[in-house]
Amino acid sequence: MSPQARRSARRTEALSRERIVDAAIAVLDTAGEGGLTFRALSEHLATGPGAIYWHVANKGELLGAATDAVVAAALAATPPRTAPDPSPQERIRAVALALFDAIDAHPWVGVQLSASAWQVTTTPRLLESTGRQVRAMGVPRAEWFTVTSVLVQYILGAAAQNAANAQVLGPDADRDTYLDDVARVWEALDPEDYPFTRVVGDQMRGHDDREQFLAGVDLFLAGITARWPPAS
Amino acid sequence: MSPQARRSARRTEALSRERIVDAAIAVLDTAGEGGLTFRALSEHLATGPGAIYWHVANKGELLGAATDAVVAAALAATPPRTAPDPSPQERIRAVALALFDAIDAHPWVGVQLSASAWQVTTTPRLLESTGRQVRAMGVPRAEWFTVTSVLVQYILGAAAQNAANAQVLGPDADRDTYLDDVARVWEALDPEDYPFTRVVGDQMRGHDDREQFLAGVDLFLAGITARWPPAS
DNA sequence: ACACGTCTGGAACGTCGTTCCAAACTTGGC
DNA sequence: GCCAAGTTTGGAACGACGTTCCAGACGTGT
Repeated sequence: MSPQARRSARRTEALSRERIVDAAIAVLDTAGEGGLTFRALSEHLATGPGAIYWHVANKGELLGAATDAVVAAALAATPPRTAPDPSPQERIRAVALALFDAIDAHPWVGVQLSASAWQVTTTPRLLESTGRQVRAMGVPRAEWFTVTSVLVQYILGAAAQNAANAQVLGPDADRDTYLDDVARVWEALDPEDYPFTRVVGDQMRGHDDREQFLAGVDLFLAGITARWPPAS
Repeated sequence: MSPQARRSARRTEALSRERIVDAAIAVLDTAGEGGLTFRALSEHLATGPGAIYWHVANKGELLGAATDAVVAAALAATPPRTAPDPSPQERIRAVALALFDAIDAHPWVGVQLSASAWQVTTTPRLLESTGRQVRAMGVPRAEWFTVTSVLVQYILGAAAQNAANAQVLGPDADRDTYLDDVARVWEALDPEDYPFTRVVGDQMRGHDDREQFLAGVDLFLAGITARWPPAS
């Protein structure tokens, strides 16, 4: 019996940074943001907490690595449903939706991306994916950084807030009931101080988060084309 | 000597939810997000941790109350520098800047606002302040909720990310040096994979976060007027 | 076979959020 | 003006966390 085989008998496989990050993603997805513990992760990997620290510096680095893995996977999976020769706008919508869905599936990614500083590996990925389309839309070179940054900030911020909202009600709770409760609270506000919120409360009842997110992206794109009309 | 006076001798003043929230804001501002501890707060208030729990349910509620207090103060302080009869766009810019500056001064507010779910008290404040201007801009009634939500999401998301970025470098560190370091990393990326990010790295060097944030707001407003032109 | 660097994992430390409870204080009825 | 009931206080204690430490198991070159 080879040494590897004997070791495999002790534990399914050798520890590695990649295996740890994968396990961390699994724990985060099932137990939520607060569920990621070095003890829980140890159990998941059939080892002790100390062993993990040989491959990962601390919890922050682990969270960052997990976030980067999810973002990279989301951006790499090119949606096959786009047109054969998509416009820059269509491409931006596709990137935005890919991120939205990824954050919706892994809500802890949203917190990490919007709360922590821009990471060395993740930020260039996002900037590159959206920036190329900004460039293709005819935005003058001097504005590339500003426009792209703003777009990425909206995408991450809106997706993070949606994920946070979706998380307060468990997977079992009824979304319509929840929205109705909030709308009722809004409609009961003081008419003097909250005339707008009262009226708008009813519009919240049936709304779709994904559509609203896409509407925001479209509003942004409309602003870009209004400011820098295509030469055509 | 009255009982109140004797109590005042023991501790400067009686405990109350408001005093606790104020102390929490002070601790958060000086020690940062991780510095808010029930023990540190106890010391600040010259009491024990148990006493605080009589007025506040848990740490989350305390953070929410502190966030709401800061947002309410920011929105209540009407900026005096606006024109005598400001346009809806100017009003939105003022609200957005007030929130940006508040989050810049209290970075922990950004994390709280974008990471946690919309709070019962804070969200109506924000919706009302921006929604009235959206209505005044001539957006059709059916789109009020969507447009206002998107606008608020951008404002909160962008401000939170700026605050997070500003926090990684301490108050003493040099911002230009930091930006230069990041730009250098970007410019050293693989030309095959990151052509856009490499080019755009230099634009990051001198950029101003506040201006970039305002440019995003303006882009949004441009999108709104492009989609629903004013009847004039 | 032996020694050395790599990797493991259980024990232990300090700190956190939170709970508990005895004592101090306030209040209302006599 | 006093005493019982209720309110508020704050120190001690509990369990869980992130992290460190280190004795030993493992792999590898001589």
